[in-house]
Amino acid sequence: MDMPIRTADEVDLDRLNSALGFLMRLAQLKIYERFFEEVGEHNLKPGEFSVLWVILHNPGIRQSVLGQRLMIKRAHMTKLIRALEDQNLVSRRIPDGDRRAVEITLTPEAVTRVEQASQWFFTYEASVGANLTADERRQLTALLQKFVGLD
Amino acid sequence: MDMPIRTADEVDLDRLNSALGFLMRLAQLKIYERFFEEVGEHNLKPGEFSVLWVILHNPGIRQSVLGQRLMIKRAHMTKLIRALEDQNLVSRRIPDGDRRAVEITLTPEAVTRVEQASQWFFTYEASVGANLTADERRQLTALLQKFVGLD
DNA sequence: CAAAATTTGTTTACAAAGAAACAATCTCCA
DNA sequence: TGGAGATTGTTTCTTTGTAAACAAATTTTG
Repeated sequence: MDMPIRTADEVDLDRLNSALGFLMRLAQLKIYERFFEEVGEHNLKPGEFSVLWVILHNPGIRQSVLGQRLMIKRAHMTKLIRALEDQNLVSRRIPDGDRRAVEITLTPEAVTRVEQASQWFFTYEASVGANLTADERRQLTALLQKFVGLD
Repeated sequence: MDMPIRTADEVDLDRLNSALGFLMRLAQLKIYERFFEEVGEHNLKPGEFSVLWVILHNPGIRQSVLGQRLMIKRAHMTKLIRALEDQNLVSRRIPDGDRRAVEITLTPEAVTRVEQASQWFFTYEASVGANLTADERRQLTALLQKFVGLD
């Protein structure tokens, strides 16, 4: 007597299917996966893009603040910024007021790159909730904003 | 003339603050972070728990199907399962029908562990949307389920 | 049926991200 | 003032996850 589960949608998740952490992880992976199918290797990865985007809109932002806002740990931020510096996309400046800190700015080159990239980034973003109605999408966005405290 | 951004909530995210991928990432990190504050090092990590939970409810499930459902890549799944096997939590069986496949079952020991762990896991899960109203929480759950195709 | 293509899992090499320890600087207050 | 404690960033080590090449078994198809 053998009746094995053959496909993913036959799997019984029991209560797990309403666990927010679980759903959120699936949702994020799904977005990320589709991103590479659709956008491909479009030179800027989503993570890099958002870092550069935030620097563009907050020139001279400090590494620590950037990390807090994007929830990137300091150790990791150091590496990201160095990688961007190596590609000549950002420049670092030690402010006079506080010589521990580092203020980040985009190079002119990066400004162009980010502005271009923002076109396909937000185009993709707009397509993300395609299996939801426009209204559901708005609701979801609003709820997530409240959830993470961005409202 | 210097007016630097000092705190994370002064940061201008522009359109990024309604990008679903971005919000989803923040949300997931926030959940994960709080998880370790509240639950601490409660021997089973969220990832391990969900794998074991799904095996509990689908005994003899195949590695590939498990991976598809939890969106874990095959290469990674191999390592996870081996780690669980080393802890004597799961056993692997090659079915007669298809000798490429591996069917996974919990050891009796693991059944107890998972049932215990499920108590604190779902207790924590229930506390996750605490800054939302009960109704908002329900909506969010439903929208996410639809989003990931679990409805 | 036999060769080609696909599926399943493993291995190896690598990338992304976090933890802990550290150094430099700054803040606060006794 | 000056020393204790906090902040900021870096380094090193480890964990977590992915990518690509592979082997074995199965399915497809000519």
